[in-house]
Parts: sequence; structure tokens; C-alpha cells
Amino acid sequence: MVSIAKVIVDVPTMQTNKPYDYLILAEFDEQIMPGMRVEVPFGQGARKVQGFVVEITQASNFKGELKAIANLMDLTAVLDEELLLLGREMARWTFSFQITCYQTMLPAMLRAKYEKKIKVIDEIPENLFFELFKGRNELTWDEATERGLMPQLLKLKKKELVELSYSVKNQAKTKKRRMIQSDLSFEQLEEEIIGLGKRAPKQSVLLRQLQSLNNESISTTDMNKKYGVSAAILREAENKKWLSFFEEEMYRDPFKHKEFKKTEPFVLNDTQEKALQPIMKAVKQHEKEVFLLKGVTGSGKTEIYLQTIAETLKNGQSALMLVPEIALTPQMVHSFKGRFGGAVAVLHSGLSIGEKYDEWRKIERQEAKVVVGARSSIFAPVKNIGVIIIDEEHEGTYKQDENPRYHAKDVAIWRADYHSCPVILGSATPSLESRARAYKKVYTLLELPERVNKKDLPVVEVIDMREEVKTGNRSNFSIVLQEKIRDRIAKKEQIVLLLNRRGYSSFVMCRDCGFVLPCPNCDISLTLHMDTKTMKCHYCGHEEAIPRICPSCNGHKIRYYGTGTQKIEEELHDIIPEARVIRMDVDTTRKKGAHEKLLSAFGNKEADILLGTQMIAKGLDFPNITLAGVLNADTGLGLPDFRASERTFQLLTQVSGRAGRAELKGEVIVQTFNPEHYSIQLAQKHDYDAFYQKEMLLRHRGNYPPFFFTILITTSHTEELQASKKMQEIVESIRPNLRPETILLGPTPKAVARVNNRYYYQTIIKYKHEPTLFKQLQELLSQSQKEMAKGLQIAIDSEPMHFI
DNA sequence: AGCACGCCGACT
DNA sequence: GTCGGCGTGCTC
Repeated sequence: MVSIAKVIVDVPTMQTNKPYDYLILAEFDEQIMPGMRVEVPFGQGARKVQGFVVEITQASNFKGELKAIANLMDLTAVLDEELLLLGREMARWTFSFQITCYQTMLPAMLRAKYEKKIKVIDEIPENLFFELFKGRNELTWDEATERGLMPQLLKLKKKELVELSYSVKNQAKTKKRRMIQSDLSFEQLEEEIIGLGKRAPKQSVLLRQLQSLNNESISTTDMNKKYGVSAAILREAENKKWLSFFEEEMYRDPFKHKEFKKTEPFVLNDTQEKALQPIMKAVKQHEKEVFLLKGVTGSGKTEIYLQTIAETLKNGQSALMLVPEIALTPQMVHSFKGRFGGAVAVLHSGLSIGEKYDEWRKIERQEAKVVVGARSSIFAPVKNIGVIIIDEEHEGTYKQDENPRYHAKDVAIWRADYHSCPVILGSATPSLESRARAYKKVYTLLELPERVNKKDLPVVEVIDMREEVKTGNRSNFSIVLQEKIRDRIAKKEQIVLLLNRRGYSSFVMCRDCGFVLPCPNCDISLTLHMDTKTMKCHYCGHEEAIPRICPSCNGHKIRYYGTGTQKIEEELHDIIPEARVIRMDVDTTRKKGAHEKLLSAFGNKEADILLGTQMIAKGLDFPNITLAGVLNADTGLGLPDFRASERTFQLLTQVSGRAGRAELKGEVIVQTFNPEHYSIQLAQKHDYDAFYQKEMLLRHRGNYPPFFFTILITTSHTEELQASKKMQEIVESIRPNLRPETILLGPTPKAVARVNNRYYYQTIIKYKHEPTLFKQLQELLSQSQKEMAKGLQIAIDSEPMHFI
């Protein structure tokens, strides 16, 4: 009986968003199982694609002739039953392809890579052979296109002298090392040592080491580095049959050179104990309860996480914890590795793809039982999950802004449901959505209202920058802030300065005619980058020289406006020359490990001031920081985004938490042009509850989440009319099927209507209850296939983070 | 995505 | 008449 595999193929179109049937050849019959990656022929020609086996059955409904699976790409399944099911369901609620979901779940190394080659299969004229193939037998597709050889090659193909070959490249390479094992017993080795001449000291060292191995093995590198035994000696020893070599798979350990000091659980205070109890109960009883742990900065949330995880490990279960990428600091890693040692796998963007793959394998083999990582770690192949923790749950980075547009929180709750275990959402400033759910008792609210060190939250002083301007201070630093910075430097204490760059960029403008340099491809102005001395477009990546003369009026009065971290650093240097500044932003942290290096330099007090963007607001904990400054608190407030106030409040609260973590008292300076804005005033008072009340009122008035669910539909096309027409059509087709209280905003052009020469139109749907809406939209997507093949793009984003 | 099929214009 | 343009539809 021939078995049949149902395969999701790597061809992202609606028609292929269902399994295709393939025959399983006898040679694979034993090993094949659902969740494995396979290489399958697809379409006419010789094209081969990667696919995922989702099921193995005995019969097929397909009317045509089945093709056979060409190759297995894995020895064991890379997706288990749970993840296969999750991918299928996620594709539905994120309006994306199943294949895209599966690819997202896996480390980059297991994602499909294709190799397209042109092979010589018959005699071709010698001159052509050398001209085209340079005497080789095959040519990569890329090279052929680059050298413009395709027309000639296609002619040869017609004559069947060459053929196209496709293959799926399996990049999943493990790192191996060469190991030595002794082939002689202790006594035999002893004899060899006695028999050695005095002039063979290295061999004697080797033999002594082999004796001390005690049936263990040692790597050739260790033997060389630690004992100075060279490869030549080892080779000779192999010839003498003293030892033999074998290959051992190893992990690329990103923390190879680090020691983690073992930490012990702290004794919890009463409030922590009170918060921990219900969680522990849920962990022990395997209840799928969602907790919202609301604790002020420094209230010891991490210790609660650690003790919860310890409990799940005790029960033989594993734990999954998400943190925002930028909070994945060495400090964070330390506290987890310190408590749980080798049982911890850490996944973050700073790892190489090889390192990520190895961490993934450690989890897959259940060697790591605790996973700490950013958004995509929610798909870690952990079995038997005992708890899922999402720290800083309000963070927008948990929502992926490309397909599949999933929210890690939704996936967490899905997986917790599957495993029947609790979820902990932790934050000092919960998202309104989560807080509201806790209010409605959908989540269980747990609160940690005080800091562990019993210190008061730092005093926040709000500086009205309008007054500064009036008194003639045109700089970005208020007089008060300048004084405080000098004071801290004198006291050898440290400072963090945050530049809130959201919605802000530096641009150049002509003072005479007001001309602002636009991007040729997008409807947006170019941003000045001092490091590369160019103008860049943040949307399409276009780059050009900084103009000296105004292209519009030929004037010479081109000036820089706006504020970047680079400019602030220079300004700071002018005002306070003695300040030693470390700047942290995308430009200085791009390189691998740069982030960590800068932070440890700051930790070693090599600088007085840490100046940066959002990335310095999260999680860092330096006892010597006593002053935190926000240079421009309100740049986000002007944005047409209903979450602007919430983000500002969260950011300010977070920054306040950076100051005065230890013995020294902290102080916070917030500079703003909107000192009376409620998000700034309430952040100053550390009053989350009042902010929640106020903001809920406004959300209610504006019919925004959490009172309404939202879906954002975007169409785009290189021709504006096509995009607008389709959007119009979509709105007309769904409106009649919606309830009267459902609100449609659109169609409207997007705020940046043209990006990369494509035109964007959007519609927002706000609804309370639309049981058929998802189905309708699914339908809409599948009906639009033809247009989508002709350059139209439709994106559907449920609960988007940004509406512009 | 990539390939074949099929239907129209310009060429040996 | 044939070569080759790309619009259309299918891939187990």
C-alpha cells in the first residue's frame, strides 16, 4: 500500500493555501512524518519547492496523476502537531498563507532557499561553451542574468542542449568538532609512556592526558590549546593506534565566554507573595488562566516570573517567556541563566542565524526547558508548557507588522489553551485593552503597588519648553536640565537622556522659499543622516546627496531642522564639554554586540551620560543613574494616532523607572511643549489608574479600542486609480453585510499616500460584534486573486498597531 | 512564483 | 506562413 503525504507547498498564493497530495516512495516510507520539510516537484518543468508534510493518509481525492516526494529535508519533524495546527488556525485569523505561518515559526536556517542552475546536457559548440559557461558544466541563474546570457541560453534550451535545474537548498548545517578518544587502557598507555624516548615530551604529555580521560573524550582544539599537543602529534598517535577520532555535533554557544553566577530565589515581600499565590495555584493545577500582573517599575516582577518558572520546572514542565527585543539586555539574560543555568535558551536578533538555529535545536530536543526571547520565540518548539510569560505586555513590538500579522499575546493565549496552562502578562503600564479585560474579569488582575526597596518613585519635574524659548534659550536643553546634568557629573553619578524621536525626523528646508526635499518615490520628505552625510528616505531607502543650493529657488539658505541623536550629542558637547557621552540609537547599535558593548561601557562608568532613543528606556538597571531626562516628551502627541497618549504615558513612566533604582535617590526631568497634557501630568504623578480612567473615557467617546475591535484594510497599486477603485469596491461589497453600529472609516488615501511609487488606500472597520466579518474578508481575498496577480496588493490587518 | 498555452502583430 | 509578444490559468 502506497501512502500519500499532504503537503503545504512554498508557493504563496490562495490556490496553494491548502495541502497538495504527493506519493511517498518506499525509500522514505519509514521515516516520513507530519511536520517534516520535504522537497517536492511543483508545476511543469523541473521546478522543485520546499513544503511541509501536514498529514499522512492512504487515499487521495486528487483526480490527476500524483507526483512523488523528491526528498526529505529533515530526519525528524521540525513542527509538531501543536504547531501544525496553530499555523493552520493562525493563517485564518491573520489573513495570511499557511506556508508563511510555518516559515515564521522556524529559525531562518530552516527556511527555504532555492538554487536555480543551468546545466549542460549535450555537446554544444565549443566557442559558445567557453563564452557562456567558461568551460564549466553549469552556471547559476543569477550569473546568467547578470551577464545577460539568458537569450542565448534559452535558444540552447530549445535545442535541448542545456537544462534548467532547481533545487531546494537545505542550509540546516550543524557545527561539528573533532573529538579524540583513547583506544588503549590506562595500563597500556602506561606501557607506551615507559617505552617512549626522552626526546618525545609532547607524546608523553599526550599519553598522560589520554590516561586522565577515563573513557571520556576531548576535542582536538582543547588538546591543542590546553596542552600544546599539535595536530601532527595527534595524527601520529592515530597511526600508532593510541587513539581515534570521531565527529561530534556541537552548539554554537553565544554565551561561551561568560560565567553566570548562580542566583538564589529572593524572599518575597507580602505583596509579591500575594501576587504569586494565585499564579502558583494555576501552575500546579494546570489552569488556563490569564493573569495581568501590574507592578510599578522596581516592584520585583522579574522575581515573580523566576519563581513561577522554577515551579513549572519542578513539575517537569517547561516555560516560555517573551520580552521586547530591546529589553533583552545582558542583565536580563544574566538573571535567567543565573537562576536556571543551562536549562535556558535565549533567542534574540543579536544572534547569528547559526546560533539561533542551535538555540532552537536545544529547545527542540528538550534540553532547554526555559525559553526567553523576543516576539517570534512564542513559536519555540517547547513541549509540555507550564507557563507563558509576556513581560512589558503593552509593547507594540509584540505585533508583527508584516505577514503573518500576528500578535504574540494571541498566540500565547492559544498555546496556553492548548497546553492548559496559565499566561502572565506583566507591565507597569498595561495596555488599555488588557487593563479593560482585567476589569471585566476576563483576565485576573494582580498588583504590585510598591517598589521592593521601599523607595518612593522618583520625583518628576515637568519643564515647559515654551517658557525656555521665551527667555531666549533656543537649545534643546532647558536651564534646569543643564544644571542638573552638571551637578550629577560633579557628583560622579550617571544620567540617561532620552530623545523621543517618534514621528520626528531631521529634514532640510530652504529658509527663503520653504522648500523641503521630497523623496522621488514616496510622498514624504527625506531625512538627514549625518553619519553617511546623505539624505535618506525612511520608507523606500532612497538616498541622495545633501543639497547645498535650493533646487526650487536656487537660494543658499538651506538649513537643517528637527533633532536627531547625533545633533543632540553635538549640542551637548558644546554646552557641557566635560560630559562623556555614549550615544545609543539605530546607527550606533547596528553591529552585532554593539548594544551590549555600549551598555557595559556605561555600566563601567566610562561615560556620564547615556543618550539614546526608545531603546534606552527599557529594562536597563544601573544603580548609579540618578537623573533621567526626556528631551522632547511630546513629539508623539501630535500624531494622528489614537494610541499617542498611551504611548507617551508608557514611555515617560518607563524612563522614570530608570532613575534611582538602588540606594541613591532618583530624579526625572521631562521637557515638553505641552505641560498641561494629561498623559504628561499623570505620568508625572505616577498615576496609572487616573490615566486609565481618563483615556478610557476618550476612547469611549471616539469609539476606539478597547470599546471597538478594529481591522485595517489597505490596497495598493502602482496606478493610483486601481488602488482607489478596489478600495471603493471592497467597502461597497462589505457595507451591506455589516451591523448598523459598525463604523467604516474610508476609503481614504493613506497619510503617506505614495511609497516606493505605489499608491496606498485604506479603510478602517470598527466593530463590536460581526460574527461573519472574518469570513467575508477571507472570501474577498480569494475573489481578488486575479487582480492581485496583476500588481494589486491587499493587506488585511486585524487589530493593527498603527492606523497611518 | 514560474511555466505552458493561446491568441494577435511583424517578419524570414 | 512562422516567430515571438504577453495575457490567462494551473500547479498534487
